Amino acid sequence: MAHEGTIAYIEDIARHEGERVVIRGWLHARRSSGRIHFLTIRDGSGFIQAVMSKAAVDEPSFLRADHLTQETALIVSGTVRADGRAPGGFELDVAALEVVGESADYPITPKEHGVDYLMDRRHLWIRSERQSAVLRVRAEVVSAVRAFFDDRGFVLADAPIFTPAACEGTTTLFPVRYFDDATAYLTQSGQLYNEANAMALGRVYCFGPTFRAEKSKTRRHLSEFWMVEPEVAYATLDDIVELAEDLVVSVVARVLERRQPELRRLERDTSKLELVRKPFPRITYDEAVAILNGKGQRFEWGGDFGAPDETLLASAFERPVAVTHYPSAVKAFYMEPAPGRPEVALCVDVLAPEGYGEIIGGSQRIADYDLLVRRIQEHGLPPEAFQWYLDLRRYGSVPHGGFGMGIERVVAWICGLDHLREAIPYPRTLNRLYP
RNA sequence: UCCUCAGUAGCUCAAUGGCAGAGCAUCCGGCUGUUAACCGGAGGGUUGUAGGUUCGAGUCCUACCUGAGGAGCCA
Repeated sequence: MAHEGTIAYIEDIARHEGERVVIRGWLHARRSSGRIHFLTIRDGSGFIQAVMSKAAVDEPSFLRADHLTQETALIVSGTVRADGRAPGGFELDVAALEVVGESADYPITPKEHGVDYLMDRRHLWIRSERQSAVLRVRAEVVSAVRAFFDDRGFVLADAPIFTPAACEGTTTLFPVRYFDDATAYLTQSGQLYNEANAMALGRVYCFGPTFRAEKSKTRRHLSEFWMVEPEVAYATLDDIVELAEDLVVSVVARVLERRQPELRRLERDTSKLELVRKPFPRITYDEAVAILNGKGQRFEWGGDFGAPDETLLASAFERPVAVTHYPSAVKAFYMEPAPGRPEVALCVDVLAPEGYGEIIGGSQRIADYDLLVRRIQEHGLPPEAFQWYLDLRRYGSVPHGGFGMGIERVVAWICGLDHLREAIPYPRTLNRLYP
């Protein structure tokens, strides 16, 4: 049974209406009705229903199709036909079918499965309609982030993964043996190196995996996650907030423009995403505390917001909200104090709507040498580890700032996921290191 | 680290302390438009582990193991 036609991908199928095409993929699902088989084929770019009627193919092919199992690799060829009954608008009338690879007892059936079961089979789960849609959105988010910075004159200057000590000192680090008798730590942020890079290159960003050994067990945490971190020389807090705003708007717009089929498959209410435009509401920490207390959430000035506080705060707005000027005491050691009000920092958190919480955290950095030394001491950090960082304040120090945006949180928000583990191909969590 | 919940067929789940069950998946048969198709039939069990209470434990008690959600911390 020879194949005729041009090799096509399902996402481009509309361009081939009426033509004879060859699709190379896998069997996603099969339904049968005596003299007609319905085969849902996936090829990585999309899903399409292939219709095989008994009259159109030879007898052995028809019988064979009735016994194809889920995820059998196959090549089908036939004619593309527009059909209002098909979810994608098109179907394929099969003329020839060839099995490339068998698949016996595929473990993920079209019925329900538990989280642990699916996570143990993550390498197969990503073949599903929903998971593959999320990963395609993720790729678009990453692409949009890179395009945003590249188009604005930012230089990609990556930070190391192996680091000699804590960047912020507070969170737990993953130690790894570094050659014979040294200990390195997996990075939890590229920021300090980013600051050095900004002094060299002006506007920079780094983008890579970061690691946190926090024993968090929630839907908002991973022990390995991807973060993009811009850093800008001569930037003030206002510049940083505006940059964060522009980035989020740009990423959401790009996904809306290019990933509608995926968002539909995820049943995402895109009207909420359409609202993500400039300007975002900006409030100070003081105002945020007042909002919380006004909503009946008793919150005392001075603490950091918990997840329920963030959700309640964000629910007061339909766009992402930028919260600035947190108490210095709950923030990192390198944040610049506000002029005339040193108990608060020139920092910003951007909270996503719909309960997704903090997606961005950033600040203006301390430019003054003496103040930075004092802060390092106050936080009990080892001064010798920060000598290179202090050099940045010894040699031509300038005001500067930046932020970090967690990619998985952004993907989870845009896709409407209820857990970060679906926003990355192979999530690493407290209890998950396989596959 | 703490709090709460859950482990029964390949999967998702039932089962007043009293015969171990259903749906799906698999296999066989039927059906010309199915969308988690449908209809009929068959096979499929060391109830997470170790003890204990009881005439009798999937069910009650103790310890442990595994997982989930949340807190703290963070993106």
